[in-house]
Formats: sequence, structure tokens, C-alpha cells
Amino acid sequence: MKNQEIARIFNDIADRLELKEENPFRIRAYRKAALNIEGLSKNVEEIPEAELRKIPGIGQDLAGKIVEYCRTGKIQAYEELKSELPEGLLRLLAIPSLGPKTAKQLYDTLQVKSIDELEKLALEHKLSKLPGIKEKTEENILKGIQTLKRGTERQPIGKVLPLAHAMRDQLRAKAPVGRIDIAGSIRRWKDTVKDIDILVTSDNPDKAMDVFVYLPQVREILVQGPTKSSVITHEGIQVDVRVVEEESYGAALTYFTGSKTHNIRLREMAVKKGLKINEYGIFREKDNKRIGGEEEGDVYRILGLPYIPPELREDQGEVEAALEGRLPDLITIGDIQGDLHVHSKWSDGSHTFEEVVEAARERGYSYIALTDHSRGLAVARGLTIERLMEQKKEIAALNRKLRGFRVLQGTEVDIRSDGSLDFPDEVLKELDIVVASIHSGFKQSAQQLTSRIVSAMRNPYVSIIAHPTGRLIGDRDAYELDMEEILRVAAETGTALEINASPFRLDLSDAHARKAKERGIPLVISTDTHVVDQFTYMGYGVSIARRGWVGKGDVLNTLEGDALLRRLKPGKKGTT
DNA sequence: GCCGTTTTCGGCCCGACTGTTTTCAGTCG
Repeated sequence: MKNQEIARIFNDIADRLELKEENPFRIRAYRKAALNIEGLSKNVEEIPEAELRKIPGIGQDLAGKIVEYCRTGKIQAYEELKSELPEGLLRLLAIPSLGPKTAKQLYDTLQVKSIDELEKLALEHKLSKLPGIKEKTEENILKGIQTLKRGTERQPIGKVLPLAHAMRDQLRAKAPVGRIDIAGSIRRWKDTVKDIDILVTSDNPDKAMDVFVYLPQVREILVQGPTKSSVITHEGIQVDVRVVEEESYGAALTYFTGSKTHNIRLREMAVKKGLKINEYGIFREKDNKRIGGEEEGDVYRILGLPYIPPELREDQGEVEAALEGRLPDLITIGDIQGDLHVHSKWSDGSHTFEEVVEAARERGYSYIALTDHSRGLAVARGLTIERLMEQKKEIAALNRKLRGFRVLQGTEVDIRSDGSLDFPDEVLKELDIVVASIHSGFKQSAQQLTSRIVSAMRNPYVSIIAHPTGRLIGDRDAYELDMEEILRVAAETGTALEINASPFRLDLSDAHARKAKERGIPLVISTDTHVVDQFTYMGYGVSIARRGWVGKGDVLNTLEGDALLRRLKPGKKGTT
């Protein structure tokens, strides 16, 4: 898939045009096109040129450049542009607080061509000799270089969300704030997050901001004003707080929730209706009269749209769907009846059956599947066939005692390097549910890995493929897989794909979940719990499903226990 | 460079904070 590469090139072209002080609207056109290509779920290589032009922000010229890149691996105009300015100059733009104007000035006057050169000059106070640059700017450039060197990668949402909640709760307790919400990509439940946006109302904004910038989590204050302040936490995460008036709260919440492209769509629609939308409200163009904005619903209602849930706001067709009245009815956490991927002390989990069951009942579940590891996974104390059969007896005994709750006996059977399963069919057929997954041989070719998963799906007893792509966010990329082939065979065999709800996996991803849903492939959302606290991961999994346009009917573990067992693949007996 | 229920030309989403100015440019989101 060349989408990411093309998006990167278009952004790079935009940077270069900016340094050349080209027409800013032309620059924006490249950036907009890059955003739209990046967010595209289809592979651009498979889209004919005429269809490419239907993508918003892609016209004749850019469609031609995309085709040129797919065909030749190069874009002539880009190659020419690259020869005009040194690479190092481009890298200066990555420094926060340093933009194209300053970079160009530094290059023209001091011939700065790399970040190291710039750092040296700043330390020697050579920059403050330039017009418009004084001590403070020099300091900020040095700070920016430090920030860049530390790296500000996107963080897994599972790491950022608890911090966001803690800061929100402290603001609520200590600062003079009224309404308060976490906005931004966290509210959209993106799997990774770059910063935390918090929106508040306050009758004393200066005080509220004072409390905020001195919260214990704060390492450094970036900016502080009565409506907007930004800090960096000890973890290196940027947090922005915005204060708005009551009457603007809804408009501001929409605005700061984004995504950027979704907002631009809304604003463009507003302009066509003779309206103006900003973070303060919705206004009539002719007399600037406010016609709404206190509630988020105002924004959508006035544009003639149904409310669009934050998880869908990515400009991935949700505006069109809203206009045509075909927004999906999204799954909610309350729809989940049970968890189908749970470990116990028998393998590498931390709790007894009883403890796991109690925690599941507290969450309101009516069943869980115990899916301890199989024998081949020695590091996780995988079960031998004998232990598995012993476990089966214990589960049967436990089920006899339980009222209104059922424990399904299952396994997370390892898909070995050669594609065979770690238990023979005679063993698998004795189980209620078989979850299969890969734990080794990650470095195999895409073809090998794909065929391992395909052969597992073709086994009549395998109900679910767990964490199909193996990614660990920020740690390990998804395996090289032919996802098209996996989806095709999943649809053909009726094998369910798991959305692993661990916030460090979220695998399937939102985009893959959406594809699976479109093809009618059954999904399950499971937590892969090893410690009972991890049952709370379900919220992350449900949110990723929502981002994939997934409804209750697409997810097997929204079914009651009997219905669930009937729906597991043919070949399974479906009894307890 | 894109786009069109005023338009194939002339617009293009909107505002806050900082630093350097003395009314604003640059940067960011």
C-alpha cells in the first residue's frame, strides 16, 4: 500500500513550496490531499485515475502525480524540487516553534543546513544578530531542538488516557471550572495519541489556568493565556486546556474534538448555507447573529445532519452517510455479554477460575471463555492435553454450581511455525470454543504468515483468530500479512476475527475492523485478560470497533450464551 | 492546486499566543 508514502511526499512537497514562499493555497492543497490519502482505507494503487479525482482535494494534477508514482516509483516534479534545497534545511522544520519563514531566513543569511549547525549557532548567540530574532527566540529554538531530540512519538491511548483522566479529575476538584471534557483524538478513541486536549468553562479563567499549569504532572509550561494554555508532562506529553463561554461550549467541543478534516467539512457545509462555524458558535454570515453553539448537537442540527459520534469523525465517509441517513448504529459497551479470551492461573494468568468468574459477573457478563495457552507455549505455561482435560472437568463442576452464568471451556491454541495447530482435532472438538493465534516465527515472509493463519481458519474447530496482525503499539509493527487473503478466507469459512481490546494491541485495527464488517465477517471483542483488572480493557476494544463502524449485530459476544454457541462455526457441536 | 445551487475565475476555515514590534508576523492547532 503506497498511501502513506504518497502522503509523506505530498507533505514534503508542501514543506519545500513553503520554503520557496509559494502560493499558500497551493501548499494547503498538497497538505489537504496528503491528509485525505493517509486516511483512505482503500489502496490508491487499485484506484483508477478517474476515481482518484473523486477523492476530495485530488484534482487532475495530483491524480496524475499519484498514478505517476504508482507506475514509476517517482514523481518528476518532486525530484526537481528536491534538488533545489538541501535536505538538512527541510529537517529544521521539524523543530517546534521554528517554521518556514525563520528556516529560510537562517539558510539565506547564515547558511544553516542542519539542526546541529543551528544548535551551535544558537548556543554562541549568533542568531540574535538577525532581524526579528532576540534572546527569547534563540532560547525557544534551543528548547525546540531539545524537544525534538527527546522525540514526541504518538503514545498508545492506554498510556495517555489514565493521565488525561487524572488531570481532568484534579482540575474538577481544584480549579474553578464548570463543564469539563477531554476532547481531541482521545475523545475519538484513536489508538495512538499525540496530546491531551481538555475543554472547560470557568467564571475565573486566570485562576483556572493557574491551577492547571501548576498541576503535579506538569514539567514545563509552554504557553499560558486566559483562553489557551499548554504544558508538557513528566512523560513528555503535551496537554492543552481551553476555556470557553457556556454559550460556546458545544461548538468548542466539536472544534477541539476534530478531526481536522471533519471540521473542515463541517465549515465548508456551513459556508454554503450562508453560515460561519468557529469554536465560539454557529453564526449567520450576513449579520453575524449567533444561532447556536451551546450544545454539540446544535452544530449538526443546524447543518441538517444527525449527530455524528466522535469515533466516526475522520472524514471517512461519515458526513456523506449522515446526509443520506445511513450512519451505522454503533455497538456500545452495554451490548457486550461476555469475554471470549481470558487466561487463568492454569497458564500465565494470575487468578483462579473463581476469581475470574467473580470479576466477570461484577461486570454484568453472563459468560466467559477460559482460553489458556496450549502446550507448545512453554513460556506461558501452556496446558498439556492431560491438563486441558483436567481443566475441562473442573469447569464442568464449576458450571454445575453457577446460576445465571456459564464458563465456556476453550483454548488459545498456538498456530505453529509450519501452520499446524498445537492440539490435534480430536482434542479441539471436545472444547466449546477454540481461539487460534500466532506466538512465534514473526519474521517469516508475508506469504508464510498468511498461510499459517489461513490453514488455522480452514480447521473446522477454530472459531476465532486472536490478535490477527500481532502488532504491539509503539513496540512491534503488525506482521507482514496479506490481509486481503485473510479477510477472504475468514468470510469463506465463517471464522471470527478478534478485536483484541488490550490498548497496546487493538488488533484488528479500526480500519481492518471496518473492512471485516463490510464483508460480513463475524467479529468478537475480547480482552485477553491475564489479571482481572484487565477486564476494563473492553472499553478500548468497543471504541475501536465503533471507529470501524461496527454495530451490535456484527459482534458475536453481544449474543446470549446459547445463541453464541449456535453461531460458532459449523463443525463445532456447541454444547457445554 | 482544488473547486463550483452566485462562479471555469477568483476564491480558498478560523483564531490564540508569543516575541518583537509600536500594529504585526510567525507559528501552531
